[in-house]
Amino acid sequence: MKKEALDIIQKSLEGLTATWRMDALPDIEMEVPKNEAMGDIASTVAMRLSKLLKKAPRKIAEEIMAEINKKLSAPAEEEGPCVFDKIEIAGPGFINFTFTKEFFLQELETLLRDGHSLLRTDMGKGQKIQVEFVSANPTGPLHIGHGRGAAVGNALCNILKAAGYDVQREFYINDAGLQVKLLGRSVHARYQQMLGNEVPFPEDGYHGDYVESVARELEKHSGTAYLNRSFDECGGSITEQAYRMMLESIASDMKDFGVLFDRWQSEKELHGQGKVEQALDALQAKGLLYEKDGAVWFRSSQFEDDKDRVVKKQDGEYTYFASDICYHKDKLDRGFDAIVDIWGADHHGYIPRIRSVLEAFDLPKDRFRVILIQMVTLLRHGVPVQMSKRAGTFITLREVIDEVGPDITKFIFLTRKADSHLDFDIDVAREQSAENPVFYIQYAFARISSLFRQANERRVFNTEHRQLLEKTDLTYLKEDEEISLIKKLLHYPMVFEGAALTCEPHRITYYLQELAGLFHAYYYRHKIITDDTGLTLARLSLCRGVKIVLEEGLGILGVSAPERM
RNA sequence: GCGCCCAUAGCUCAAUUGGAUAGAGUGCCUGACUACGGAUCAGGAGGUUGGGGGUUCGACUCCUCCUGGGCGCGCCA
Repeated sequence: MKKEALDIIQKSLEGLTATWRMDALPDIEMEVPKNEAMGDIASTVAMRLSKLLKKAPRKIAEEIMAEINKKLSAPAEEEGPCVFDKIEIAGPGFINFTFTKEFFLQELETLLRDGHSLLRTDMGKGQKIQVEFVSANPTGPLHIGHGRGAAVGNALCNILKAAGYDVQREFYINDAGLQVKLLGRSVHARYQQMLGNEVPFPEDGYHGDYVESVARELEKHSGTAYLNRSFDECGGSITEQAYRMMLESIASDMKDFGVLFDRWQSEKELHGQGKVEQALDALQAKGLLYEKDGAVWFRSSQFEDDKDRVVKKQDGEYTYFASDICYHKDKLDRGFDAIVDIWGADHHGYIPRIRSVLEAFDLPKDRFRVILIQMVTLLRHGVPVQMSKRAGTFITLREVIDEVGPDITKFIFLTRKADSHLDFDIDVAREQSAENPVFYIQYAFARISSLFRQANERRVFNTEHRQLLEKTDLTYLKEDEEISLIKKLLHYPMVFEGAALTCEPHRITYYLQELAGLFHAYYYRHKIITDDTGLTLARLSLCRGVKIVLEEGLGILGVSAPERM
């Protein structure tokens, strides 16, 4: 749909570049007008050229129109139905295209024949792209904020993959720092206390119930082996075990949430392999490190950052930033063409320094992108639940999944732009009612599935996909609702392209709600399975089209498409 | 104090990267089941896009100032 209009404009512009004395063609943007009366797709190219050509946009549009008419009146090279019903200039200089019904039916047929492959693109051209997300400290269970990051990251990876990128999903484990040690201390103290040795609890220790669970596990495995022994004596082993358990629980949470990673990268391992030093050496070789006040600094202010950053402290220890330098260099060394980091919004201050690192290692600016995930406020009985990881008062992702299910949870996380606050009302999410938009979409899918069951059971139609296609005459589709529904289906590739370009999965969420809405309205107003076999087959085919797109979209979001509910 | 993000219908949020008359859901009001799944559908009310100024053919979108919120600003991780 976009392609046809784009082609004709492009060809017309080619004929005009000489008279306009232009070297190159401008980017031609196409958009779907809000109002159906303004046609099916519109180009703003005349307005955009106005500044450049110093001419009124309408005048430019008229010149383009004249050229278009010339092309269209030329004898058609290919056979087939007429594509354009009308093309007209409107408003300040829009060129509006209205397609013929025959064209829409032909496009629907293509969708039915090619199915999902038509809904994907090759924008990425096989480029390797890495998406790092969740990357939680293994010092406690995942909370709801991690869940949002996981849902967005997962959907984004699905989008990029469908857009032709070679995607790698990675979880970075911050296991090298003091936080993990603090977990070990906390578990050590709880373990002692549990067995009657009243040691004080670490000042900044983790207070969550899970620390006691870990201590109990420890006792199950090792009995009283660590009792009455100081942290200095046995802390290493305890920390290691506690860390393993946390990591396993995180991995199983992700698995049950339906989010899988290709790779888990340990920070500690990077240190162990000497890669941190190597990364710093590489910066040194570029003359980007210097010593001051007994510490080693990175000249990040030469790039995007407002000041230089310490990478090696006075005491000789590396900073966390040094690990990050190393990690991002490692990503580049692994041959990725582009890198996406998904972080909590509270880390936004780190963007300039990481950007600096990647620039220092010669990654072009536009090949790195940070998606910020804004905070989630959990509401229970309409009241925000305060959360603190240290104090141990927080709702875990596990609890939410168990309570409302992974599909709904994921979907709700994807109903907002990533970078805006999200209220997660757990009572609404639990209600399996109309208030819950997931059901609205899934219900449309289940309804269509039910139609096909009905058709197979009650009638003699063979609705097996290929046979349905062969027997169907789509020209039976004449109702306004049917044409609107077809148009909506054909919008999907544009919505998808937009989502991929901007890395915004929520666009697909909104689209699916609109599509489901049109379907429900159509279904309510028109009977699908009627006594008229030709009409029934055509309508079932349209439903099949809706089903294909719903399935594709839900799949991208990581939400299931149930045949029955 | 400096920097980043946000402010849109009563509430929660969209708005095709600067496009035409700013849209959904929910809530409220009114209607539709002898129905292929009513977990649905139709209609109504609801707005000076926080405020002022600017940029241009055109601004919710970009610039600037103000107001009000969130988050950052460590040789912590």
